[in-house]
Amino acid sequence: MPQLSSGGGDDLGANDEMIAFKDEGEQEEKIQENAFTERDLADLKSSLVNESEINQSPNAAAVRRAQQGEQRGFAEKHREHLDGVSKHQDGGMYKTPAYPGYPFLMLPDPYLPNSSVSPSSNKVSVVQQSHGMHPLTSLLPYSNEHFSPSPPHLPTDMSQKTGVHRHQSQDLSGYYSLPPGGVGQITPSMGWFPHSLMLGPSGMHPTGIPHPAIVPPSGKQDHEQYDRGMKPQEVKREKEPKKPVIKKPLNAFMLYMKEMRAKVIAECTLKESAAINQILGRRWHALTREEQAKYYELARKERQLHMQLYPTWSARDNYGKKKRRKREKLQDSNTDPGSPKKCRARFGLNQQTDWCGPCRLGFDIRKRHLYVSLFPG
DNA sequence: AATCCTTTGAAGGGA
DNA sequence: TCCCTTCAAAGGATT
Repeated sequence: MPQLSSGGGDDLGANDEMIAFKDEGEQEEKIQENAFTERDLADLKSSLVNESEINQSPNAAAVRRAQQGEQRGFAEKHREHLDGVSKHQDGGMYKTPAYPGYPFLMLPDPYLPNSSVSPSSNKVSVVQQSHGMHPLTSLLPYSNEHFSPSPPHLPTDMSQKTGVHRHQSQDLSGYYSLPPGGVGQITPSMGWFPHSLMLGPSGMHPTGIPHPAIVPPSGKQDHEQYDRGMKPQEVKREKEPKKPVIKKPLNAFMLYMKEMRAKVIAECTLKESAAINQILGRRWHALTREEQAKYYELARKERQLHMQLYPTWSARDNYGKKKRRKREKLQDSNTDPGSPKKCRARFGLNQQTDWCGPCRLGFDIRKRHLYVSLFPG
């Protein structure tokens, strides 16, 4: 198992080793020698996912604790910070030239055959932006159709018919101070902004403003009906639409996930979203304050916009929308998993489908745990 | 077909 | 105020 060999010739002789993601700092931890042999697998499963804090060297652990100490209060501090920032530069984040061309560049045409704006292609084919670009550039396909003026690829009357773009833009410009012609720059990024709603008539705000936060209860089906070429009125006649659902605005981490998912998928052989999300969670913690701040700020603006558009909406409104089975997990997490050898054989972590070489991460599909170079090769 | 899994953050409600 | 629960996205796996 080549990915298990220690890097840099520093053979620690460890059975398991936490390897830093390439975008993580040098503070990334290393697991102590023979750590695995001293712990039961169940403990390891959870601890490894938790950044292997227990296994760090004392110095690394101290650094990590300090960082976490900072992070713990960061949410609150950051909120204060952002409030302060916004007082000074309300909307300034989007005015700054730090993201040249944002958001009008890289707009895929959803109506072209090769457009990346499609339910499937969007997930994987997002082109990773350069460092100089806005971190949420990849999210633009979700947003600009709604907030930019009439898309150049569309006939003018089409834009007018939908009444989406211009109206929305005008509406939004009152909420955020916008640079001239920069309507899209306050683009919310899309949690409650699924592009599947672009064609949906149900995304209609009570004010008459269509908005993607309003999701048909069975949005997938509706979308498929449109794909079959049915006119919205026919759809409406065939199936009386239920009360549309206004989705929650995405928080900072959700925005980060939305942007980075494609990158992680491209780098890893892992496919399960649960595993990807674990990796993204680790990377999120590895971000600097400044990097996270961009997402917190965007999330704040999303909430602000959401609140403006749906003042009576409550997160409680969507409670119960997802029917959950009674959870039974973690029942066997404390049971003896056996030796590493047995465990590896049991879970077959060498299989290509659940082992990521570049990240040196294994994903136990059955247990749905993320492993980090657990076993010797 | 519906739900689970997994992550973090926001929000709501009860104690 | 604190704690707990739910939802937001994603898509393969599971029920």
